[in-house]
Amino acid sequence: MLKLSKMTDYAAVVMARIAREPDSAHAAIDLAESVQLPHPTVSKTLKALVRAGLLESRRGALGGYRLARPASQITASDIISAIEGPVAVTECSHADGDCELVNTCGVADNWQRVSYAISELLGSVTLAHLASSAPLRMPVQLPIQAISLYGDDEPPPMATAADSTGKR
Amino acid sequence: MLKLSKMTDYAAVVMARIAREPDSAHAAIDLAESVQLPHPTVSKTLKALVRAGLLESRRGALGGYRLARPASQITASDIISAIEGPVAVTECSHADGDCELVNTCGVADNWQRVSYAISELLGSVTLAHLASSAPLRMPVQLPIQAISLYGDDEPPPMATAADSTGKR
DNA sequence: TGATACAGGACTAAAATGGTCCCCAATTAA
DNA sequence: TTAATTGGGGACCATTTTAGTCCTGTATCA
Repeated sequence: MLKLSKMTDYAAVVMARIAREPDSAHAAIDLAESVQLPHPTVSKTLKALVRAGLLESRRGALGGYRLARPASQITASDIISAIEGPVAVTECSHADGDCELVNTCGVADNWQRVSYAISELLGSVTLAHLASSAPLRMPVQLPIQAISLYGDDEPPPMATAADSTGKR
Repeated sequence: MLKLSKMTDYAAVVMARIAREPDSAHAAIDLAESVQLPHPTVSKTLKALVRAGLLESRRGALGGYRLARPASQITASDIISAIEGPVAVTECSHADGDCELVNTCGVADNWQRVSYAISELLGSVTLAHLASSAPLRMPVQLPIQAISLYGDDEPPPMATAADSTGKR
């Protein structure tokens, strides 16, 4: 399924809820109410988002949560990372690859690139996009083209980006 | 993490192994040996790949597994779907969305589009790419641009020829 | 001072995952 | 025909992950 966990899903929903009313603090219980999820669960999610630096919290009466930065500067990738850790498709996709099968595996490099592409894609979707009711129309093509999946060491040949669509 | 399961990982590795020698049948036990994984586990994975139509099997002496179609016509998405079911980021990303929170959720539409974009990306990476030791150099930009995330009802402005290389 | 609201973490139940094993069916070669 | 080989289909179990609850503490404000 390549599915996000429910908690991440909740996180996105709650973040979007806050993003739609960014100027007031939102108490966990109110958020839970408005997204129709149990309070403790929402609360747990919110704490994780604070720890990740996506939300700011304030205790006490009149306290609550608000965005730590504008919704346009929070990405889907941020939200996912906050709950599930860094976006990586395979065990060896992230930095400290301690997979002892690298030699017999034979696909590690390319999976890493795919992982990177997905990560970039998710990084190009902002909370502002998610929260908006309009269909996404963001420039996803940019980061993806930018990747174009050459080795990190081997810089992309400058011409390709501009020339015709046909590529091998 | 948005991580693939280990089984999917194994599937990719084994498929790549077969793809590098597409003209002979590969017995499960030999594959297990060559990728350094336990035989029963590899075997289980292979069965799933056969069920998904990505591999063909033959029993008996001289039997084994081989690709059901050329490696260039098998995508990462195919492999993932074979093991984990359809690629979908959220519960409601796939067709029969039976999520009763759609109303309060507010992000369903856009998640679906993101999911679709990822799915297209994975669909543009073929087994031939994965198995090759060369860095990916595939035309990822095409499908992603093609998405550009308009509503499904609202057709993309121009259906670009997404078939310069083999695609299914 | 008391009510409100977040922080942190322990804890549990349920589900998914990874992995093994067994017996059966098909195919080939002797 | 028989024996050896090889996949097919499940049942099964152990472990981990996930989701969710609850409790106690601490900061803030009226």
